[in-house]
Formats: sequence, structure tokens, C-alpha cells
Amino acid sequence: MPELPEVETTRRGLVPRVAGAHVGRLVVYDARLRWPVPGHLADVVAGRRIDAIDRRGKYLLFRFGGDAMIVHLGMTGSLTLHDAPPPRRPHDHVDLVLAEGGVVRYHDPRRFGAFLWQEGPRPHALLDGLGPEPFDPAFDGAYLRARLRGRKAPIKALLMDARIVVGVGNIYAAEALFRAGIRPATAAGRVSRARLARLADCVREVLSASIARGGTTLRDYVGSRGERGSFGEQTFAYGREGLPCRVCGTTLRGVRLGQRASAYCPACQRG
DNA sequence: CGCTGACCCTGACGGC
DNA sequence: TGCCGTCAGGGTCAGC
Repeated sequence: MPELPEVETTRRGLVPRVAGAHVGRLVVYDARLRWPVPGHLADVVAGRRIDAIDRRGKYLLFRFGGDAMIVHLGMTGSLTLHDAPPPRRPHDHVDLVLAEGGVVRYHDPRRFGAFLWQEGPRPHALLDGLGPEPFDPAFDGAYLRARLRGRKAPIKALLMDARIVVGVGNIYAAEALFRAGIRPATAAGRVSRARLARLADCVREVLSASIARGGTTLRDYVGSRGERGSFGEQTFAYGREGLPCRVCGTTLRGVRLGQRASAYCPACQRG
């Protein structure tokens, strides 16, 4: 679920109350996530001050001095803030109880998310090798050109590859490619220089627009106050196979790339 | 090295 | 009603 806008929306919702607060206790109801929640995590964060909540790609980093608790929401994860622990529902796996009052609850039906511990300043292996943030000025047409030259994989697959650029998942890849006029199955190395430059801008535009609307809720995702994101109501490509293009009326086609559905407009997307 | 597909897990939905 | 296949905002990993 959560792509960059959803993770960022979650982060912004948590910061006012959580940053600067102390951990009363961390309660792990079910440690069976993407990787097992480390057994010592609860002990190692107990009583410590959460200095900040940062985001790197789709990862949230709860900073404790030079250490960090890394949280990933997977496909169906959410973190919600409550004054007191609400009754537990199915798939509520972790509570971060604040000493000052308040609880951050982790809910994740598919359990593809993760809670991990990063000791010291050296980045966790998962964060090592990540590509630039989309809003980093270094992410531009020239960068894409350099990274994608000669690559034969579909442009959409590489746009979703966190080693190329972080934060772009299935929804925003489809939307950015629509805006940039590029078909998702086009071999990445064959996309023109001009379209790659446009693509970098379109990725930023789409992500910014979604953050402004609180992200996209398809099913599970909710922000830190349980609110749904409304960006999904205005997609141009994602989920619109067989429907008329919102720009030109042509019927959108669908292809499957790497087990993921990809809709596009054959008229608007010719690159 | 690059690319493709299987896999992790649960739930919702459509077809029969 | 129930069962079965297919599909979901994530990512890793094995195999060719």
C-alpha cells in the first residue's frame, strides 16, 4: 500500500506528538512480520527519547540518538495514533506506548511490514544501496539517462526499483508514466532523453499532489489519525484498464509487468 | 550483471 | 452457500 506519499503522510501525522516523547514501552503482540521483530527491540528502546522521525524511501526511522528503529509498512501496514490503547482488533501487531501518554499502533493484515533495529550510524543493510529520493535535485533526466542506458527491462519495473529511485510503487509509477507520455512496457534504455527528463518531473508532481491529498487509500491504508487518502479518486492510469482516458477518451489498455497490473492510454502514451 | 518469476501472507471479490 | 482462482500500495531471492 504505502508508497512514499502514504509513508510521508504517516510520518507528518506522528511527528507533532511522537517526536521528543519517550518510549514508555514497546509491546509486540505478534513478531511474525516480513522478518521477525528482534526479540531485544522492546528492551533496547524502553525509556529512551524519540529524537525525530525521518523517512528514507518507504522506510520510517524513529531516531534514538545515533540508533534507530526502522519501520516499513509493507503492503497493508498502518501506524495510527491514539490517546490510549484501543481494543485490539485482528492484525494489530505492535503498540508503541509513549511515556507522556498516547499510543502508536501498528496494524498490518498481510504482515509484509517490518520493525528492525539499527545500532549506530552505519545504515542498515536494507537502506544501503537505495537510490536517491525523488525530491533530491540529483534525481533528474540526466541521472535517469545514466542509470537506464542499455537496460532492456520495462521502464515501469525500473521506476519501481528502489536502487534507481526510492518511494515509487505501482500507483505512482503508472501515474507518472501517464503524465510523461511513456508506455510502461517500453524498454527503459529506449526512452528518449526528453521523456526521461519529463519523467523525473512527473514523478515529483504526482508524489507532491498525492501528499497534498493525504496519499491514496485503496483498501487498508489510513493515516495516523485513521483518515483515508483521497488521491486515488483522481488517477489517470492506475486501475483504469478498460475505462476511457480522462484526457482523450481512448480506452485504456492493460499489461502485466512483473506480476503487477499496469494500465496505460495507447494514445497519450506513445514513448 | 540483468531479467523474470516464485514467494512471503491475509482478505476481498467474481465465477461456477 | 461454498469452493476456487485471481488479485492487491511491499520487497527478497533463486535461477537462467
